[in-house]
Amino acid sequence: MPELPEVETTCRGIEPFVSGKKIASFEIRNPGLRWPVPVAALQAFAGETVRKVDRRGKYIRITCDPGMILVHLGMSGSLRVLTVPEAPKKHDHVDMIMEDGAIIRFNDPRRFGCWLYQPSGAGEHELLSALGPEPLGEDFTADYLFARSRGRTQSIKTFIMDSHVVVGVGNIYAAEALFMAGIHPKRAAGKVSRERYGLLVAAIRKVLVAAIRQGGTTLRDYVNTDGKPGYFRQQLFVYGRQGEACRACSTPVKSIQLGQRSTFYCPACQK
DNA sequence: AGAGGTACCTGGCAGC
DNA sequence: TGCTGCCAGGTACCTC
Repeated sequence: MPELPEVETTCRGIEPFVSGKKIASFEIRNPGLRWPVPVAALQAFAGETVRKVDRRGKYIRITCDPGMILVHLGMSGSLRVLTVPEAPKKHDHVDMIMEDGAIIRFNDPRRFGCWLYQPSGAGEHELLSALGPEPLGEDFTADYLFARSRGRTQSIKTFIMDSHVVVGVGNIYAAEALFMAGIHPKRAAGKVSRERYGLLVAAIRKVLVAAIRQGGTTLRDYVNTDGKPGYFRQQLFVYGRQGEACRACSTPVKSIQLGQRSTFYCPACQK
């Protein structure tokens, strides 16, 4: 489900209801997420004021004085803001309840998401410290990708989806960016020229910015914090379009497996 | 070090 | 209808 645009949209959606506000309590109905939810540590945030809400890669960071709460949406997670209480539904595993009554509700059918906590002064959480640069940041450049990829035999697609190389490029937007840059997804990362990495960096930025503007891509049941879907889907060029005509040249879009993930590309436009 | 596969989990859908 | 198998937006961790 959520790729970076969805996480960014979620972050912006909860920010006004959380930032500068006090946490009242947590209601944890199912602590069995990817890692066990640290129930006691989260409950200890009761009465704390949220100083900042932002994200690093696809991890949402909720910062208070004693520490930071980290939320990952996994494949199927979402956060909704409730200003009027609502009976919890299936897979509504965690509620963060604010003192003014707003509820940040975490729903995650597949439970690949997580709620974690990192105390202040303990340094950066180890899940964050090894992450690559932000794709929309100034460290993400053609020179960086070119240098980082030399000698690498893995496909360019799995390379750009590796969060240690660059964060936030998931399966949908990897396919779209490679199409936009005209690069075949199976091409070895170490054999892509500096010039083509320039095209790829621009394409990744462009597709992510456009998707953020549209509120993300909804394939099945993804909803933003207001419960509405994202609208980027109409603009996909290759993802999920196998057999359909390429929007640029009408050649049928192909689908292959790469690193256990479906990949879509135009055999004419991408070399 | 790098590459590839495995694991976590539920739900939706196609095919029978 | 109901069963079975396959697929799904992520990523840490394991082995080779």
